[in-house]
Amino acid sequence: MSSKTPRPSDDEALQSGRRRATINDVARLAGVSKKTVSRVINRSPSVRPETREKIEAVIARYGYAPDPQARGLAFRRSFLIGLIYDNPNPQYVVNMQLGLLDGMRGSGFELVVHPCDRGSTTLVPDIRAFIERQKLFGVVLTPSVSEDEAVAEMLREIGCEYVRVASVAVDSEVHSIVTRDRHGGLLAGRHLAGLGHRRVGFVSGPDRFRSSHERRGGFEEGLKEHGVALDADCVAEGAYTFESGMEAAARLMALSDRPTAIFAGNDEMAAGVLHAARRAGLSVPSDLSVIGFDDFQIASRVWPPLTTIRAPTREIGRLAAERLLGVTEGDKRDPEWRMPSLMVRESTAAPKG
Amino acid sequence: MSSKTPRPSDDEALQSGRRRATINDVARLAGVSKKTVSRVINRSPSVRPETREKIEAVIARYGYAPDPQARGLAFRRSFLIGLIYDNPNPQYVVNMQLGLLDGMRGSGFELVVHPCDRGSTTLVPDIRAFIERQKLFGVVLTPSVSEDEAVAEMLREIGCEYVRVASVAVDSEVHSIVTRDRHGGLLAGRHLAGLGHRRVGFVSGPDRFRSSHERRGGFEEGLKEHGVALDADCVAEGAYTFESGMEAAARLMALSDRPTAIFAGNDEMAAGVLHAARRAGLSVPSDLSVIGFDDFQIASRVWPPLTTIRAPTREIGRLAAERLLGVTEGDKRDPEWRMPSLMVRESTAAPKG
DNA sequence: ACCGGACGCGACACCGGTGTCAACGGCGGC
DNA sequence: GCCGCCGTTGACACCGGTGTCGCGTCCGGT
Repeated sequence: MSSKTPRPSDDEALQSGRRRATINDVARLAGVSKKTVSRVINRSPSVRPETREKIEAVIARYGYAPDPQARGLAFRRSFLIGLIYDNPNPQYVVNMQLGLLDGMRGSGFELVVHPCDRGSTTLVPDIRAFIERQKLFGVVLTPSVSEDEAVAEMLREIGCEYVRVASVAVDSEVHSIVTRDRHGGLLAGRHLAGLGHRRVGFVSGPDRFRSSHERRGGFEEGLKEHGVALDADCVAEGAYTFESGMEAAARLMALSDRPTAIFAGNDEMAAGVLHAARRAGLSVPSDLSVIGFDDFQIASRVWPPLTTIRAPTREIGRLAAERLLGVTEGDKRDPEWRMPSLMVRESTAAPKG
Repeated sequence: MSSKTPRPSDDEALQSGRRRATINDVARLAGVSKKTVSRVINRSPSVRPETREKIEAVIARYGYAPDPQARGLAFRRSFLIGLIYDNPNPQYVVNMQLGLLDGMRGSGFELVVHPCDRGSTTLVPDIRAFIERQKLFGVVLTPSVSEDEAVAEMLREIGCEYVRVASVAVDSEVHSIVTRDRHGGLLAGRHLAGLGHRRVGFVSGPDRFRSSHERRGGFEEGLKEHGVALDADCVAEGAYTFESGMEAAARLMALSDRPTAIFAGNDEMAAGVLHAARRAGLSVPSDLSVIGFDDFQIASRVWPPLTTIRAPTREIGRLAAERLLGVTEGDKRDPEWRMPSLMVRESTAAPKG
């Protein structure tokens, strides 16, 4: 009964739900100090069971929920998680957000989004300001910012928890979720070589993306299982965009001995390959097989529906959030990983003749 | 000099940037009380210019930024804006987010995302909990939650600022940004009728979406300008999804006197129409013209590239955020609006014969 | 010269929580 | 029976800002 008694009207408001309960209300109604209520909220072990139950009853009765702002002020951190991304693909972003929210559900945390431009000279200070201003609890980084060491170093320096989503394990000092892009590439290689393709092309993502190399490396592995090699002149670099996929495919198609199948680094570029093939008068899959990567909506919207590698983005997002919130037990440092899988549709077939 | 003097080590930390400046630091260094610093931060007019400048100099010198948590605690509201949406289209969501962030840039506010399910029985309490927990400054609603009166009423009841993004002005008691979907429909109607189509089809969005009716209404208007009417049996309802577009188109194509052109309520459904046409052995645009709505990426990825109506989603988002933050002057109640525009690509042409 | 009011500013309480530390009662060890 | 320790609890300061109110000063009006 330590807190000053509020006017009766205040209590009425509380009863009727017109006013949200505060820790003082709970303390008064439970006949304890607010510090003890705080202990219950924070699961402190040094509270007698009867006391705890009494307080929990009041909390349930009045639907009390602690104010994250006040708690954050005292804790010197907020109950917000940031998603820092520079991947321009809307579906990737949305799937990742949904996954993160899956992993955060019921935790009382909220998700704050922060797109950024990795080319910007103020990238690091911008992100830093974003984090410090709202005193974020932690952040999730997705490719390609997740591959930026300057950003990672700054995060370590300011002591901000972070999880990196990457195509390959980054380092062991940090939480990371890896998508095993290499395995996806392998599935693509196996699939095409398995269909009988001997001369195949690869439309790569930008050189600076780890995923480009992983996908290519896996692809070559998959081909090799069937004794097929990826010729250097059958590789064209794109930028993970539709247009760049079109241009890269045009280059491959102009080859004197053109490939009978093309693996594009993502679905966007694969859609570009389809357009280029059409403009070149080739029909897919009879003249050219095409396979993509991601299995975003676009893959099933184009014609013919794309055979592609599905990456479990949403699930990855969930894992990332759980990691950050420490929901999962055990050594938090081990990178977690998820396998992509092959989705066979109508854009791949055995080569003619 | 009212604040207690901190240990010298603290000041060193401040100097070197290892410690963020607080309002007390600024007050001490400027030789004023923290209340006066607070006045400067909040642009209170009752501060003498010299005092203001002195304080602003210290703020600039130490890069002081007020803590949103503490400010929020005192103000009883946070510096967060919520985006509440149920539109499952990733591109819409991302464009809207980008637009909102455009409008929030430099304001010190952050964006918290909250997807929801309008079919859920706990929709209203869920949203309410979301807002009250973080004491959101305000929220932006997009279709179709923006059309939900129960949600709007709850927002009014708890006194939460909100902006509704809608296809038509909702009411005058609230900020709203309207997209003028009707005008988009009109452009589509004009375009098809102008090309010479006399028998046209419409694949509608779900009946419960305002936009479905607006787009159809505008479409009929545009047709009528050229003396063309939309036959009732040439209208098929879809669900704004790819699959539903395919099914609806199949129904229209089965008509004895099938339409020579189809306007689909959005690009997703238009892509479905393209697939249905292909499965039916019709080629676009020579046998069938198709026009979509949104101009999302998919429109230029499909074959043939879709003629469509571009909705300025990102700009709409920017306006919504500016509205919410009160950046724009004048009577905040007038609905703001933006016009869609016609993007002509390769999926429409004059009918044969 | 005197009064009233506007202006500029600071002391102090408060927002709703948490950290620190000390007080209290019960217990086992001597 | 006394001491010290542990388990449990509360008083109080504090996190970093804002609201309220009152004080001193400067001004014009009479």
